[in-house]
Amino acid sequence: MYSIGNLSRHTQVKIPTIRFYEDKGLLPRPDRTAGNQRRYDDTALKRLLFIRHCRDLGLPLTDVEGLLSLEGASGGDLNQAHEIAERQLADLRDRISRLRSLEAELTRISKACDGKHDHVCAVLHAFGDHNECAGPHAHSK
Amino acid sequence: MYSIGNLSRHTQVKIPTIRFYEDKGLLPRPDRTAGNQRRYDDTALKRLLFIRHCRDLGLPLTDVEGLLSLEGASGGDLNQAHEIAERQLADLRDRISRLRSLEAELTRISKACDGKHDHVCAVLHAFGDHNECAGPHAHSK
DNA sequence: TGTAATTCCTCTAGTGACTAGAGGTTCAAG
DNA sequence: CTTGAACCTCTAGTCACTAGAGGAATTACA
Ligand SMILES: [Zn+2]
Ligand SMILES: [Zn+2]
Ligand SMILES: [Zn+2]
Ligand SMILES: [Zn+2]
Repeated sequence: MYSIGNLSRHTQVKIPTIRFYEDKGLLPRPDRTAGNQRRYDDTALKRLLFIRHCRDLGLPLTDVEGLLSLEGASGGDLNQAHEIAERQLADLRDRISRLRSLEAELTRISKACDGKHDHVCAVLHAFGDHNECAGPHAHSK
Repeated sequence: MYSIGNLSRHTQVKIPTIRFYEDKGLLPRPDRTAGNQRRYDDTALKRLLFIRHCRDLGLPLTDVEGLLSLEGASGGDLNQAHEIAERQLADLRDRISRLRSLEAELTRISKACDGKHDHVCAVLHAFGDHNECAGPHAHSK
């Protein structure tokens, strides 16, 4: 049996986060001591490690919830796991391509100024002026 | 003079967001009509476009604020604009490299399952097990 | 001038995924 | 049995907005 602090140390998930997951229903309410403190078993440990790894992979909690509900499922239901993986991958690729075009734009902006700063700074100007940009950009995360 | 709706149309910034920027001090409080409605001039329009472009480039509002305070500055103070640009660029590159390693990992996970789903799904399993992963990952945004 | 449609006002609360802190209780070691 | 660490609940704060309620002002048209 693990106290919440021990569980935290084993999983690298911070204590308030563990309680937050419990509130959200991602972790079942654990047993308590006579003094009302939480005690976890290995099942809870595994479940929390699962959540943590999904989060590290960038999945939102709603998807983590979906995957957790698939534990013990079989047959076609398991295709939902594939869907989640592919959706996340597509999202990731989209984000990467947007971030790369932002990188190009910011590189240009960074180099724009000669550093003399007599009256103006070309970097400052470029930050405000989209006309100098190569293409559109919507950052979104 | 623009009403808030007109300003919104000219800048593609949503009305509640304009009011939010005013609350945050990024936009000065505009004049009001006798009936208490906001009226903006071209200076406000330009300032809002500046903010919007910075946001599109991914700058947090604190940096936008810093850049706005540099308008009209000269000399060494303008180096702060360069610092902001380079910090943002470094942050961007860091994010891209982390997202790319995530992409590799998710690609592997996606391909892990043969789709038979007799009893288990290898995708679902891979989501929970970091031992199969090539390296560490901390997603963070 | 009347009236109806549109736009505007303030205020509160919600998003996602936590994090920080206050004020108090329980546990474990010596 | 005492001390100090770890635990409890609850509230509020983070970032950058977004949505909605309930009401007032403006604009367009007849
Ligand atoms: Zn410069
Ligand atoms: Zn641009
Ligand atoms: Zn599968
Ligand atoms: Zn992993």
